[in-house]
Amino acid sequence: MKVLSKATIYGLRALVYLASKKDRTGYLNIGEISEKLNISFHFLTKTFQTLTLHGILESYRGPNGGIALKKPADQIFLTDIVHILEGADFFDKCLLGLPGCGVEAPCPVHDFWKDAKKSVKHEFDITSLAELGEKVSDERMRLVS
Amino acid sequence: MKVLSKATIYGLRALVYLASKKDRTGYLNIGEISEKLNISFHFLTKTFQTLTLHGILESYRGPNGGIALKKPADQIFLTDIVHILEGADFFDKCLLGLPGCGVEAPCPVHDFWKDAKKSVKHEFDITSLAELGEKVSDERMRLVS
DNA sequence: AAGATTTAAGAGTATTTAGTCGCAAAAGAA
DNA sequence: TTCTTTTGCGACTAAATACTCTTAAATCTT
Repeated sequence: MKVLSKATIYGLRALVYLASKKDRTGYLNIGEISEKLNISFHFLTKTFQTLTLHGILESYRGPNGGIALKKPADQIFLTDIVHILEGADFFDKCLLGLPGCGVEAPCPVHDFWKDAKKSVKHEFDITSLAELGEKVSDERMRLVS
Repeated sequence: MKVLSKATIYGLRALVYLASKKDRTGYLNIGEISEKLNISFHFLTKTFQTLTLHGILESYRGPNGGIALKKPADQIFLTDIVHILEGADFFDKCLLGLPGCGVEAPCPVHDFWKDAKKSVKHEFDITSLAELGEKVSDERMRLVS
C-alpha cells in the first residue's frame, strides 16, 4: 500500500531524524543526514528546500551551516509535512480518481473510503515529529543506522 | 491521497460497472465498457486479462463475446482485486518503505501507521462488488455516465 | 470456407516520478 | 581578498507508470 512519494518519505525520515537530535543545537549538515539515512544528497536537498520555503525548516549556508527545525518538534505534525510535499488536497481525493466525485455525487466507493481515510487522516493529524523522534531515540529502529 | 495505480482504479471501476449490470446475462463487450467508462480500450483489456487469469472474470472471444464475472458479485471483495492488481503484499508494506521494517524492528511511524492501515484493510476486506454495484444502480454517480 | 467480431499478447511511445550533476550564491576562515 | 564549506537551483538522465498500436487467435455468421 503505497501512499507517499519518495520525496515525502525521505523528507519524513530526515525530519524524524532531526527531531531525534533535539539535544544538538545549531544547524545539521545535509550531507551528514543524507549519509546517515542513505538518501541521495541532491534529492534530499531539494526536498529540504521545499520544507524551508514552507516554514518547516530554516537553513544556513557556509561552514557549520545546514538545516534546523524552525518550530519545536511537538508543533509539527505529519499532516503539515504531507500537505507541503504531496499537495494540499492530499486527503481530499477520490479513491477511484473520479473528477466529479464529491459530497453531492459520490462514487460507489466514496462512503466506505471516506471512513477509512478519515482514520488515516486522524493519525496524521495527531502525530508530531517529537513523538516519532522519541521512538527513534528509543533505539527501536535502524533509521539512524 | 493516492493509494491505487490507474490499472487498479480502472479495473475496479469496470468491475463495479459489471456488478451493477447483474440483470444482463451473457458477456459484456470490453469496447462498450471502455466507452461508457471513458477508459482506454487497450489499457482496460490488459487489466481484464489479468483479472481473467486470476479467476475474477471469464472471457469469451468472437461476436457477442466479452467478459463476465466468474463468481457472484457478493463473493468478490476489494481485497481480492487489489491483491491481484497491486500485489499480494499490498497491505504489508512499511509506510516509509524501509526494507527491514517489521514487527521485530519497527520504524518510528510503524505503530501509528499499522492502526490506520488496519482500518483501511478492514474496509477492503468487507466491501464486495455487489455492495458497490448496488450503489451505482442507486443513481448516485456518473460512473456509468 | 471466407469474412467479421472480439479478446490475447506483445511491442512501442509518452508522461510522470525518481535520481544525478554541475555550478551559482551565501557565509566563514585564512 | 581568496579559498573552503555548504545550501540553492536549474538542467539533465534513468526508471517506472501510463497509454497506444499492431497483429494473432478464437469464435460466430453467412
